Amino acid sequence: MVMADRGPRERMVFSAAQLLRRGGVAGVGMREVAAQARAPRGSLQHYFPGGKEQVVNEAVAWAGQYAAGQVSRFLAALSDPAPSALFAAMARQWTDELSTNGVLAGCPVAAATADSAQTAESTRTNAAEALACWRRPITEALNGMGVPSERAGALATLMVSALEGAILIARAERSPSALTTVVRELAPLLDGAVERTRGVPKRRAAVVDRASRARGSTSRHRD
Amino acid sequence: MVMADRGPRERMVFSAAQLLRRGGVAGVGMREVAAQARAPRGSLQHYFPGGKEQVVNEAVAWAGQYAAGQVSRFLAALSDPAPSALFAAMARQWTDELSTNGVLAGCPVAAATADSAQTAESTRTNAAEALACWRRPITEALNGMGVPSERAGALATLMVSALEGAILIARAERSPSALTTVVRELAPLLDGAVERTRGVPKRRAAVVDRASRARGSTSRHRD
DNA sequence: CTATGATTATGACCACGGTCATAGTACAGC
DNA sequence: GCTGTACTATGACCGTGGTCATAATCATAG
Repeated sequence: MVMADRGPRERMVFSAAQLLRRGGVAGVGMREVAAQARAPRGSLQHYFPGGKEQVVNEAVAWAGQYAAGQVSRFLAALSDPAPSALFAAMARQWTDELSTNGVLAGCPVAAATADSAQTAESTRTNAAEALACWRRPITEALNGMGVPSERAGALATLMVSALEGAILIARAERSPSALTTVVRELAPLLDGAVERTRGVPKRRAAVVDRASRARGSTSRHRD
Repeated sequence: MVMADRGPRERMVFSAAQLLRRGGVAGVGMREVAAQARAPRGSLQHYFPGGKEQVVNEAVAWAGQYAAGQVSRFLAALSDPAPSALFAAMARQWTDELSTNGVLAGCPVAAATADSAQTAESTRTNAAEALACWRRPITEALNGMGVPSERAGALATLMVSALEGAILIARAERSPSALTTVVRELAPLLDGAVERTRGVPKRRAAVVDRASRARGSTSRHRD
C-alpha cells in the first residue's frame, strides 16, 4: 500500500481512504486529508468542488478498485489456487497489518457505509459499487477454480461478508484470532464448492487440475 | 425492539444505541439522544458525567446484552434446533427490518468500533466485550446442539462475522440478498459441525464425516 | 511581456455540538 | 415549615470543521 504520488489529487483521495479507515466519515477532516497528502488546502475546493462528499465517494471507489486489484494479485501469486488459499491471502493482509502496526484500521468502504448510508445517498451507492467491484474478481477467480457460476457469486459474497465481519471483531479485540478463525472454518466449505468433473473424489489435486483446466481449455470431458 | 420506558436514563441509553446505528458515534448528538428519549437535556450530564463516551459505551454494552438475549429467544423459539436455523433466525431480524423500514440501520457495536476503535480505548474494549457477550449464548447453543466445544466458539465467531459483514453489504445495497446468501451458503457448514453420537448417516453424513475426520480423528490410514 | 487559465494560499464565516455553569423544581425526611 | 438530595432547565462558551471569498502564484501560449 505504497503512496503513489501521481499528483496531489490522487494523493488526497488516497489519504482520504486511509483516514476513513480510522475515524469514519465524520472522523476525518478535510484539512487533515490535505495535510496528510502534503497537498495545499486550497486544492481541495479546486479538485473536489463537490466538497467532502465527493472526496469520500472517490476514496470509497478507489478502495474498491484497490481491493479488486489485490484479489487479482493474490490469485496470481497463489502456487496452489484453491478458494481457501485465496481467502487466506485476503485475510492475511489484515493480520499482517495488525501484527506490524499493533492496531488495525478498518475497511474504508465499511466505514463509509456505516457512517453515511442513511444520510448521503451517493455515498451509499458508491459503497455498493465498491463492494461489487471487489466481489467481481473473487467470483471470477472461484469460477476459474472450478466453482460453478451460480455458486461463485454467492461464495464471493460470503467471503467478503465474513472478512468484513472478522475485521470488525479483530479491530475491537485488537487480536487477529477472529480473522484466522474465519479463514480456518470457512476453508472446507470454500474448497468443497469446487466441482469435480464427476464423482471421483481424488484428493485436493483435483482442484488444482480443474482450475488450470478451467482457465482456457475447451475440453469438457464427461467421463 | 420496543422502547421500554423504565426511566429516562435507560431510555437515553436505548436511544443512543438506536442513533448509533445510523450515523456512527460522530453522527449522533447528545441533544439528539435526549430528544429522542424524551428526556430532559439536563439529565445527560447528571446521569452520564462521563460525557458522550460514557453514553456510547453504555449503549454498546446494552446492544451486546440485547443481542445475547435475542439469541436465547431465537433458540427457545426454534422447533428444530439446528445451527443453521439459529443463524437464519438471527439474520431474519435484519431482513425483516429492511423489508419493513425500507432502509437498514447498522449494528451499533459495529458503528462504535468503526468510528472510535482508534480514538477511545474504552469504547474499543466495550465493543469487544459486547461482541463476546453476543457470542457466548451462540457458543452455548451450538454446544447444546451437538457441536463439540472446541468448534462451537469458532463457529460462533464465524456466524457473527458473516452476519456483520452481510449487514454491511445489505445496508450499502439496500437489499437483503447478502443476508440470505450468507445464511444459505453457511447452512451446510454449520449443520455439518453437529456431531452425531454415532456414524448414523442421515443425509449430509458425508459432510459431517469429512469435518470430523479433518480434525484429527484417530484413524490414520497409512496404506 | 501580457493574458489566460490552472493551481495554491489564507483568512473569515457559520453551524454544529460537547461541555460547563448556574440555576430552578420536586420531594423526601425531620 | 426547613434542608438536602435528586433531578430538570437553559444559556453560554468554545473548539472543530466544512465551506466560501478573495488573492496570489505560476505556467504557457500569443
